[in-house]
Parts: sequence; structure tokens; C-alpha cells
Amino acid sequence: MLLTANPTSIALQAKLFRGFADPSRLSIMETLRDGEMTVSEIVEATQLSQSNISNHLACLRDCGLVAAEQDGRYVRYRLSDPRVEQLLALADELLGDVARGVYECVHLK
Amino acid sequence: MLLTANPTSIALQAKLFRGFADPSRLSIMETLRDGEMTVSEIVEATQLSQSNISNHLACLRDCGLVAAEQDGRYVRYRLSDPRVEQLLALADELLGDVARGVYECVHLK
DNA sequence: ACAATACATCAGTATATACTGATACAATGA
DNA sequence: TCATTGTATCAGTATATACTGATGTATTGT
Repeated sequence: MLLTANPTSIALQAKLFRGFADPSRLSIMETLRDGEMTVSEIVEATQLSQSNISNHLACLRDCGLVAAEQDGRYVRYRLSDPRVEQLLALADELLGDVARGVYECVHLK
Repeated sequence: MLLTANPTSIALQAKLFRGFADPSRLSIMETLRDGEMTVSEIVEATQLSQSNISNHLACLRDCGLVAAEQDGRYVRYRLSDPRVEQLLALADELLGDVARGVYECVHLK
């Protein structure tokens, strides 16, 4: 029996949360809640630059949060797991109650 | 009807996730799943420095993820909302399936 | 083959933020 | 009151990482 949680899994969990902790990546994932989209559709929906989107998609894909499928010269992306959406939904719910505090927290920007 | 999600709420949601996106803060929250603890108990359980813990507790408290209660010269901290635990649990579950990808993702460290 | 389109990669810059060590503040007991 | 203990704050340093702009690669149509 361990007195402290496994340090490795803590570090991994933190890394997983960092996948969700950026506005651009969240915008991408929010956009993908409406279903599969090509990169250019995501670019249009989010108004972010193509290289930025591509970088973040690579990150999300590496982390296993989204999945990609080539379709001709397009690549379609989708959320890879229902729990990704659940996590987004749960965070949104929690944010309903803690929004003011989060907004005013000076330790994070 | 908006074509894109509210930018403000996206930014806030990202900020909320950043609250979970650090190993020290996760260690603190994991520790607090066992119940209320004083700062020094958290320091002992996590093996992190006192000032570091205090800084992170201030962050978590500002964000509304933990709540504090003075008790003599001690301050007891606890998770402020059941959804904080739910988020931790859901992330852990998801991590069960995406751990390898997250571990190998070079975009995040 | 060539041009056009879709996407990926990379280097460089700027910012965010975690951590340490020193110090301040608060509460208690002698 | 003074010393001790518990907690908070702060400046400075080091690192992580988001973003841009340029360029590379892949796919398709002519």
C-alpha cells in the first residue's frame, strides 16, 4: 500500500490535462463535438491559423484525444473517445459554479 | 446562434483545466481525496516544499477547486466540489486507454 | 508533368508559470 | 512578551510552450 499516489501516473495525468488546457485545443475539440471535420473546416470554424491548428492537431492526435483519417487530400479529424466529450462537459458544468474564481485567479493567465 | 463557441468561456475553460494540469496541484488534489488535511499534512504526504504547496493551494483556492478553513494555527483544506473528484476520476479512466500516447507525445512535456 | 490545394513541419520569439529561498504574518503556549 | 510553529507571500530564475511565417510534402485534376 502506497502512502502517495504513483508519481508516474500523476505526471501523466498532468500531461493529459495539459492537452485540455489550451484555448486553441479546446476550440478544436469543441468544434469536433459537432462531428468529423477536415483541417480546413476546423481552421474556418475556429479562425485560427492553419499551422497553429495543425500543430495542435498533432498534439491531440499524439495524445490520443482525436483520431485522424485520410480522405483524398483531406484529413478528417474526430474526437477519439466519448470520455473526451464527457470531460469537456463535466468541466463546463463545474465552471458554471467556479467561473468567477477562475476568472479572477491571478496565479494562472 | 453562434457558429463558434463563446471565446470567453473557452478561455475560462482552458484556465480551469490549467488548474488540473500541474503535477504538484494534482498531487495535492489526490491527497485531498482522502479527506481534509492541514497544509503541513499535505506537505508531508506530497514531499513538496512548503512554499510551493502554499502557492499552489492559493491557486486552487482562488479557482474554487479547494476550500480552506482556519483551525487554530492550522488551515484545513478540502476539495470544494464533488465534480472536482469526478473530473480526476474521469481523467484517470481515460488515461487508462491513452496513457501510451500521452507519454510519447512530444508536444507537451 | 505541372499547377493547385490540403496539410504538416520547423525555427525563432515571446510569454507563462513552476520552483526555490528568503522573509513576512498569524496563532499559540510558556 | 517572547519563542515557536504553521502558513502565506514575493522576487528571481529556469523552463515550457503557443504562435507566426516560411517551407516541405502529399494528393488531385488538367
